[in-house]
Amino acid sequence: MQTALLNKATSSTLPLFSLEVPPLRKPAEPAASSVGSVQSFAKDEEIFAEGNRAAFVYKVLSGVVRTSKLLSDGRRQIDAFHLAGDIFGIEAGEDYRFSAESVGDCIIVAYRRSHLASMTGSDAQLARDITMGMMRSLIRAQNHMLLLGRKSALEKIASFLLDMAERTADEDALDLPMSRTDIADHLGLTIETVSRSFTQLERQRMIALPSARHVVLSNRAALERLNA
Amino acid sequence: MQTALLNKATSSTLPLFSLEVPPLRKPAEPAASSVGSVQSFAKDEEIFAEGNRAAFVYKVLSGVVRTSKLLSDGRRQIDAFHLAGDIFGIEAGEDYRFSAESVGDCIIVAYRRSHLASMTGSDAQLARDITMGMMRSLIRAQNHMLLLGRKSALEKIASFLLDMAERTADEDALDLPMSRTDIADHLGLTIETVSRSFTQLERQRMIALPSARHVVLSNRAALERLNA
DNA sequence: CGTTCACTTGATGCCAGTCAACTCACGTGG
DNA sequence: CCACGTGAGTTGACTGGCATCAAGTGAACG
Repeated sequence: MQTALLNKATSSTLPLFSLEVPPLRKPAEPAASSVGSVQSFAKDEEIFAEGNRAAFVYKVLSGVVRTSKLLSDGRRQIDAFHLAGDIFGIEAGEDYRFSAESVGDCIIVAYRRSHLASMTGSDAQLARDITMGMMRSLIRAQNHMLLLGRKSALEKIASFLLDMAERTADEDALDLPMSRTDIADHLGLTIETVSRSFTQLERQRMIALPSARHVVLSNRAALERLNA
Repeated sequence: MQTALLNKATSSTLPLFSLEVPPLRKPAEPAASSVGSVQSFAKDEEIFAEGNRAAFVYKVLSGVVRTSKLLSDGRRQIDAFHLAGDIFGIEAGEDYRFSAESVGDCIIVAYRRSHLASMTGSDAQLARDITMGMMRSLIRAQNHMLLLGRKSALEKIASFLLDMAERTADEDALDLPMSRTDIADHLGLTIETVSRSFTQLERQRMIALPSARHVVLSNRAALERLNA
């Protein structure tokens, strides 16, 4: 892991409880406010672990981060994948309630949480960004609970692909940065079922799989029908 | 549904990003700041529907509220049950992304969201309460995703009972305010599986069921072992 | 005293998990 | 350059947990 410093970068301006959620993707501009520590991680490095003291709030600059929880018998649930621009590591208590790891190489900014407690004036912008980040996390969590609790394997994969496509530049083709294992743990499935579902969608001409990690959405309408 | 007005009530004081989450249960003191509209609902009344304009943020004064989402084929997922003191209906966008109904008779306060946009000074307290409410929702959502994605039926019921017990006055006996259907939709199960799991826990002497809605946790250690 | 609704219990089936073998891409060293 | 090892992904056979379908129980209420 490498570290650097980042000062006084910019951010879009959002009212605290604005009615409109901004575009929210693509603008992966550096950071929000004064003094964030920029760090880079290689594949599968730990950013923080469940139970660690939650001293920082993070923002992804590039790459992908997964946050996950473990059951004592090793079963894992990935809460979310965080792409460029996403904020993660927001905690109410003093410890992290999940762990975070890089999925591939990635660069992130860390904001010391103690700085947030006394924010006013220009720094308030960061607080607003973080509030928005929290709201987005909550929205994603609520949608994800519906997926986990009530969708079939095929529906889960379809939702996941549509979601990932929406969050990346190209709407109809995407490179999955994460492994089948990560996808399985995100969707509450096993890697075998993930694999079988991909194959099935391919056979039904809804997607094409030029390689395992490259997906083309060849029939978006059909996928959206699966999505509910 | 009945409505009344509530002015200038009090609330506990919390720093915006304090390290400590306060007791958070039991103190179901009226409300937070100036002008909330107090409303009462009978069993199974709609408080708001998915897609409604999100004009208010709500706080439960007494009773229980469920928030849920529907798939087009009718499958339902209950995001959460909200007990006295809980805040619900926080939205980033302009519409509610889930619907809310009373589980039994209940009383709630509604805060007009437009008032929150321009809050300063004394009103800032309400914003902090709402931020805390959002953080708690997020924590609950993250825990619930692990439950939905990775726990067995028996583990789900055990977790649910321990969670409900923790949130109510008596730690070892509880009256469930919601139906088996509601529990099933919360845990991603069917009512039959919920019922069978209750019976199985009873046969294994972990709980006693003097009646369907009254549960005694007779072997809390065993339940916690199931919880992971 | 019968109807109703919530809940329980039983029989059966299916979707996804488990266990296991196989393919393929990639990297490493002889 | 090729043999070999390794790890990710795929596929197949089988199993099992939970859903589905269906019937039964019991408390509340008119």
